[in-house]
Amino acid sequence: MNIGEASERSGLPSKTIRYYEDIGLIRPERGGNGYRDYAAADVHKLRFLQRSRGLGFSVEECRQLLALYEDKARASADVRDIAETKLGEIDRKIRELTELRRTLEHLVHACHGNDRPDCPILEELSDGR
Amino acid sequence: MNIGEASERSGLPSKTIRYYEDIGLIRPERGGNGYRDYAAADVHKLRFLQRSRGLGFSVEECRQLLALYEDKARASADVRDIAETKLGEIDRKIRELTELRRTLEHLVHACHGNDRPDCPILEELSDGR
DNA sequence: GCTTGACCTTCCAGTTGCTGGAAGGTCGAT
DNA sequence: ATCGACCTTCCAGCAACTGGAAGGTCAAGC
Repeated sequence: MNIGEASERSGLPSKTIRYYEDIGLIRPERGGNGYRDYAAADVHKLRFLQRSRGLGFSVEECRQLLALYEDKARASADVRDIAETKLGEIDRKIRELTELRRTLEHLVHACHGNDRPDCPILEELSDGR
Repeated sequence: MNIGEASERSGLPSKTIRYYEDIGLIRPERGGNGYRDYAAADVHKLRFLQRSRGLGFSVEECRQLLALYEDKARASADVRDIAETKLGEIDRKIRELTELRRTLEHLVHACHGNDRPDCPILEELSDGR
């Protein structure tokens, strides 16, 4: 199948699919006309990539996961390690964002939001606390 | 003062300070030797940038905030609008990450993590639910 | 058989916000 | 004079695409 259909079936834009080929994540066949020709297994991989990217794995992590996925002799502990590391990162990100949210909300509440020029938000950004 | 001291005082790496000049956020004087010469007001702006970037504002948003900060006739409502929009974005990001966390944790718990080849994480990534 | 339009190809450039490094100038102290 | 720490510019690269230009291909309709 052509890239357009592979795109529809995998949920990835054609541009992204070509990019994934550029960086060596997939290698579709080519037809006599030079068009890429995707097999069902390719689409499967693309969906795999689409999901794991959506779960926040980096492209390099996806490459590892894909290799493990294709390696019949792999240990499931390897996969779990990657996922657990990612989990820690996500936790950290959530903590940081929550802290950020608190600060910003405090500022928004302190700001009367009228048309006078004094503004606690700018004062805080300017002075620090 | 030279860029090194401005860097120390603002908490921004010299590279970043030069970059901010490149994109027109600050314009320090130049000494006879070609060295950048930062006034106290410049450092003040750099600290402002350091803080607002740390609060998750994009460089373009920082540019707006800086303009508002320097505009004596601005309305504090303008600033509040920017901060409130940002707050909504942060909320959305936190929700997404929390959802992601739940999914990943579920997968990690389902994975026994031994050296047998079957792995629920890869199965899920591969099949979807 | 010719045109039209949708598809496909490659390649180059841009995005965001820096960061690293090379090659070279300057400064202050010894 | 020379050393090391600073400063300068410029060029390249990171992630992970995205957009666009220029051109080839294909199937349908007239």
